[in-house]
Amino acid sequence: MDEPRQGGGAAPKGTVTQRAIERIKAMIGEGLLEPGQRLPTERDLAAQLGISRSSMREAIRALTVLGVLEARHGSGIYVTQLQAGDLLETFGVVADLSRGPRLVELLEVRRILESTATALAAARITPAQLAVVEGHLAAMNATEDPEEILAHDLAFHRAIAEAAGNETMAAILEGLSSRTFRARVWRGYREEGAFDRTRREHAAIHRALAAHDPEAARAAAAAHVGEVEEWLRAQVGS
Amino acid sequence: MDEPRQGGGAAPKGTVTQRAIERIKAMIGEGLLEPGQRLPTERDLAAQLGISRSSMREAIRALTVLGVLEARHGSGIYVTQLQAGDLLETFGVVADLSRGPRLVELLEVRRILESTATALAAARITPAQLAVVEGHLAAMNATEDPEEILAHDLAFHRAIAEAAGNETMAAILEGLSSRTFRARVWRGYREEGAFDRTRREHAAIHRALAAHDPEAARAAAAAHVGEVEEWLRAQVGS
DNA sequence: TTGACCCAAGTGGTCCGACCACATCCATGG
DNA sequence: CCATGGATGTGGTCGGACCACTTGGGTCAA
Repeated sequence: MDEPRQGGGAAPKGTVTQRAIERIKAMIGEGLLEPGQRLPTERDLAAQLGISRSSMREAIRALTVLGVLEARHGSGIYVTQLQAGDLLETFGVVADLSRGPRLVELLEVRRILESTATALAAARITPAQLAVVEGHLAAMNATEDPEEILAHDLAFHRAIAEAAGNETMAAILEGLSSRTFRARVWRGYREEGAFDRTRREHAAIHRALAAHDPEAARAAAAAHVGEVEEWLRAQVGS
Repeated sequence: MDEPRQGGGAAPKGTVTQRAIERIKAMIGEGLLEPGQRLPTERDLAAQLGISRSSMREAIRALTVLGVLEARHGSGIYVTQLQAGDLLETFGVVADLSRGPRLVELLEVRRILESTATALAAARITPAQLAVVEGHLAAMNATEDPEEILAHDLAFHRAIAEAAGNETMAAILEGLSSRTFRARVWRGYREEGAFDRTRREHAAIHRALAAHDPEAARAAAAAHVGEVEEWLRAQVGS
């Protein structure tokens, strides 16, 4: 045994960068680092853990893309609010990089969550929130620009998910419906005249929300997502 | 030579590292990089994008923690299989870092997915898969070691999720039930004698699976997760 | 011939030092 | 009192050096 580390007891596993990542995550997990709090400088952190600034920077960059930390040029490094949106942003990457069968599976997950979220929204939605939903619905029907339609479509579902009262679920659904993901589906989808059907489905969802009818809302949402799901399933088969 | 950017038209947005990350993600998204394929060396990649090796390393590290790339010391950098498990590993971080109300929301999402997954499993499960589930159930009841119980509990639900036939959902559920997450819940939970109840709930789930009764399975799973959910909700309130 | 062994080249991992770009704070001066 | 400008500190980028590990081919003995 050449005892490469002094008696501290910490086993030297993996790369130093990986260890640094775990250390910082642990600090946050144990409450030593509060959301929004500012961390020591890269140089100080590196010195504290006995590693080089380069390695520490890689660790910080990794935690940055995970939505745990936020680096502000010239100011410092801060812990994010650790909101659902911060951490689940990476969920969009999954959707962007998924192909074939995996895409269908992803859509199946979305169908399950979206239908439940819509049902919850039907029970809880306030008049103000309903007005927002109606706004996006109207805007979506008032234009022919695909880009704009997509944006309002996304916002439409986002507003419903928020009305369900579960921020985490809303964030996951947003990631599942990332721009690229939706754009890919829309391409070549409108050609089959499914454009009007989408419009009708959205109207059905809105009707159920206005009537505060959870069961109808669940069915309408499930049908809406299921429609795309079936089409995609057929595409994958060919 | 000044010539900040030649006419290519690409706007220099954000940090060079961030751009490198996007570039590599785009290459994979467009199919230029296949799963399992080996990338050029860090030095070559850096040269291709006209950035330093340090910056390129940060980009690679970021994509590594996201489960998109895999670096093998002395061998090279490879694209992962991009399986659901690879990409959704980061989901565990969310569970580990969530606190209070967010934890309840997370558990609510799990309840929705787990109940649906269990229902699907009841309809599709094969005798062989059922045997695996029973194995973990028996092992769980045969020991008193919390560590071992937790492992088999996790495997129990994992096996059910796999039987549902949706790898993506199984991966998400696994992330939602990350080690730390479950351990935190168990601590101080057994004290209220809820230990036997968990055993009974698991038995109910198994019964529904064996009977191929989706509705019963859904109810049993929802009740199982909901039990923990309610307890946690009460804890947060205090 | 065949097999085990060893070494050299290539690759990721780590460290260092320098400089740049930007944000912030404070002394200065109106 | 407020606006201004510079000094300071911070993250961002760069280049080079060396270390640790893998890989493959060549050597040498059986």
